[in-house]
Amino acid sequence: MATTPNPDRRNERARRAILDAALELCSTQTYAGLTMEGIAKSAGVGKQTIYRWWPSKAAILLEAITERADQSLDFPDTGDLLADLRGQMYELVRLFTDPMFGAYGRGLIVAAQTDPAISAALLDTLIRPRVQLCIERLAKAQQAGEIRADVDLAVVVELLYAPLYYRMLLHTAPVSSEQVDSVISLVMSGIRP
Amino acid sequence: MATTPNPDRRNERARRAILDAALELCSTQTYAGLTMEGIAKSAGVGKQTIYRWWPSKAAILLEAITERADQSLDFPDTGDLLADLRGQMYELVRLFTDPMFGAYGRGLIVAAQTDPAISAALLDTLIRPRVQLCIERLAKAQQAGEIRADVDLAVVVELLYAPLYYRMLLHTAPVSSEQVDSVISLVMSGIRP
Amino acid sequence: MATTPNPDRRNERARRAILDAALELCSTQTYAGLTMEGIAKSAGVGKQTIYRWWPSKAAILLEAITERADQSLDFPDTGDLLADLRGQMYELVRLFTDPMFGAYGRGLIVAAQTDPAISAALLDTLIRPRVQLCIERLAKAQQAGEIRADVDLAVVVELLYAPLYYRMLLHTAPVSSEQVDSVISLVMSGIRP
Amino acid sequence: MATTPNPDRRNERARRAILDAALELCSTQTYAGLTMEGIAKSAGVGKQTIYRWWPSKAAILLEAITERADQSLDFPDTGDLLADLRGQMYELVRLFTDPMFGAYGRGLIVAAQTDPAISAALLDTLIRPRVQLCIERLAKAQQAGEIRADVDLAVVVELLYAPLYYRMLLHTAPVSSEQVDSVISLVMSGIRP
DNA sequence: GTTTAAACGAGACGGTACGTCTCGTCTTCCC
DNA sequence: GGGAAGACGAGACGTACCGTCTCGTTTAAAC
Repeated sequence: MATTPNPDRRNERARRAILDAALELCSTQTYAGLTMEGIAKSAGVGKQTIYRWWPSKAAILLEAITERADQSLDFPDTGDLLADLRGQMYELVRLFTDPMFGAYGRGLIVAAQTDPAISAALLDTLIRPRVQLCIERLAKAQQAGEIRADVDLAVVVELLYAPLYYRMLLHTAPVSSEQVDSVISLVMSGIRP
Repeated sequence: MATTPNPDRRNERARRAILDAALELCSTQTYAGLTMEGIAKSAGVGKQTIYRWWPSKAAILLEAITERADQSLDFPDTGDLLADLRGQMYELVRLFTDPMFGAYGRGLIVAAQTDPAISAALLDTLIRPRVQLCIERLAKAQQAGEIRADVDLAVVVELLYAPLYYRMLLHTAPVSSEQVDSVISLVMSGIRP
Repeated sequence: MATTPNPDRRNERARRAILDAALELCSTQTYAGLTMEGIAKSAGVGKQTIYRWWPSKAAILLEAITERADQSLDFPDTGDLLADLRGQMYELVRLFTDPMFGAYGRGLIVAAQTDPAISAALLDTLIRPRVQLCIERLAKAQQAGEIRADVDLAVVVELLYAPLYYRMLLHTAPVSSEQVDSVISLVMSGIRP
Repeated sequence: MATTPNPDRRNERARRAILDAALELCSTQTYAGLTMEGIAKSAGVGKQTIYRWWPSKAAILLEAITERADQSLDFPDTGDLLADLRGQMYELVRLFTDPMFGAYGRGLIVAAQTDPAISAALLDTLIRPRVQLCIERLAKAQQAGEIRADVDLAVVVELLYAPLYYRMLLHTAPVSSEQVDSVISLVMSGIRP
C-alpha cells in the first residue's frame, strides 16, 4: 500500500497509546463524541502520528477491538447442537447488552454505513469468521441428519443472528436470552427433518 | 411542551421549504454531509427558524419522511398468506435497494443509535405500525389454522424482517427477493402446523 | 418626511415608555449594550412601534436627552465674565463626570461618527445653541472692551470647551474644575486687550 | 502572558494579511461594520487564527495603526517655535482630513470609549509620546524666554490640539489650517511674556 | 560512533459547521 | 390602523474539530 510510510520504523509505544486511548475514551463518551483531537491529546501523541497510520477514528477503533477479540475464535461442538447454538448466541447477547459495546460496537456499524473500508474490515475480521464457524457447526449437524439436507445453512445463520442485531439497532425490544430461545426454537422447527 | 414556541404563529411556507430542502439535499449527498447550514441556505431560511422547531437534522428528516410515508399503511389480505408476506417484503427490498434510501434511511437508523428521541419517533411512526399490521395478518392466518397456535407471532415478524435489515446494515450480502423467498420458506416450515 | 406614518394617531404612552426605557437602560448598561430589543421589552412595547418612529437607538436617545435638556437653555450674565464662564464650564464638568453620561453621552458622540443624521441632530439641538449663547455672552464682553476687538469669538469658544471634550473622549486625564480654571486663565490672557 | 500561544511558531504571513485586511476593510466600511468574519475572509485566514492572537477587532486595528505610525516620531526644532508648532499641527490636519483616517482613526477613538485596553494602548503608543515631544519643544521655548515661566505647558498642548479633535469628532466645522493658525495665534498671545 | 533520514510531540494553519445571539422586517391578532 | 407579540431571513459571534503543514527532537538503521 502507498498510504502508509515505512512500518518498520513505527513506534509501538505510540500505537499502543492511541489504541488504548481510543477504547478508553469510548467507554466515557459516545462514539460521535470521540475525536481525533481527543485521542491525540489523551494518548500524548501528535495528530499527525494518528493520521499517518489510520485513515479515520473508526479504523482505530476497529483495530483496537479486533486486537482484543481475536483471542476466542472457536465454535464449540459438544454434540448437542441446540446447546452449542444457545451458548454462542448467549455470548452475543452478553456483548450487545454490555454498556461499553453501546459506544464502540454501534459506532463501528454506524461508520460502516458511510465508509466502505470500515464495512469491509468489519466483515472480514469480525463478522464473517464467526459466521463461517457457525455454518461449519451447522454443516456437521446437517451431515449427522439433524438438519434437512435441502436447507441453505447461510440463511439459517442469518435467521438465528439477525433478530439480535435487529433489536439491538432498532431498539424495538431489549436483546435477551429469552429472545434467543424463541428464535432457536422456531428456526429449529423449520430445519429439522 | 416547553421546547417549541407558539405553533399557531408558525410559518407553513418555511416548514415546507425546510422539509423539502432536507430531502432534496439527502438525495444529492450523504447523510453525514447534510448540515443545518446547508438546509438553511438551500431552503432560503434562517438557521434560527430550523433550531426553533427541530432539535436535530435527524428530526427534520424523520418528519419529512413520515409525512411521505403515512399514505400507504395497509397490509393486504388476499387469503394467500405467502403471497401477502412476499408482496410486503418485496416492497421493503425495493426500498432498501433504492439509492435514495441509502442516504436518509440509513441516516435515521444511525441517528437513532445516539438520539433516543429519534429512536422513539422512528419506532412509533414507521416501524411499529407496520409490524403491528403484519402481526394482525399473521393472527388471521393463525386463527385459520395455517400457523400453529403456540407460535409467538412477534417473533415470527422479527424472523421475517430482521434478515433484511441485517444485510442492509452489515452489507454481508445484497438484499434481494431471493433472500426473501428463502427466509419465508424456512420460517413457514417452522410455523406450519 | 415620508419615513413616519400619521403622527396624529400616535400613542403618546408608547412614546413616553420608549424614551424612559432608553434612558433607564442606559444608566444600567453601556451604550453598545443598549439594544432595540431590550428597549422594546423593558418599555412593554412592540419592536415595530420603535422602528415606526425612530431610525436608530441613537435617535431615541437623542430625543430623550434633548427633551430633558431643553429646559435650562440660558447663559447667565452677572457682569462678571470669568465667573459666568466658570459657572457654565463647571456645569459641563459635572455632566462629563456623571457616570450616567458615560453611557449615553459618549454613545451619542460615537453614533455621530457613523450616522450623519445623529451628528446633525446632536449639533442642532444640543451643541450649537449652547455655543451660540456662549458666543453672545462673549460678544457682550467684547463690546464692553473686556476682549480685544480683533478676536474671533468662535475660536475662543472652541479653545474653552474643546479641552474638556478632549480629556473626556481620549481619557488623557480626568476632566476637572482645575482644568477649567487653567484653561480660562490662559485663554483670558490671550484675549484681553 | 497566558492569552497567546507560542509566538515563535507564529506565521508572519497570516499576521500581515490580517492587519492589512483590517485597514483595507476599515477604509471601505464603517468601524461598526468591520467584523472578525469579514477580516478572516478577506485575509484568507481562519477565524481561529485571529482569535488566537487578538482579543478584539479593535486590538487588530490598533496594532495595524501603531505599526504604521511608529515611523515618524520627532518634533522639529528649527528655532522658530511658531513654525514648528504650525508644521506639526498642519500634519495632524492632514491626517484628520484623510478620508482613510475617517474610517479607522475615528474607529479607534470609538473603541476606546468602550474598551479600556484600547484606550490605554491608544494613549501610550500614539497620543502621549507625541504630546510629550510637544511639551519638550515648548519647554525649550520657555527656557529661552519665549513663554512665560508660570505657564503650565501641559495645558498649552491641550489648548493647541483639543480644538482639532473637537471639530473632527463633533463635526462642528471642518478641520483646517486656518483653524490651526487662529488657535496658535490666540494661544501664543496668552503665553507670551 | 557518527551520520542521517524518518517518525515523533506539538501545535499553528485555512477551513467548515456548530448552536446562539441580535438585528431589522414581516405577520398576526387585539383593541 | 396603531400597537403588542413574536416568528422570520440574515448573518456575525466565538468554539470545536477537521485534515494539512511546519517545526524542532528523538531514535534507530546505515555508514
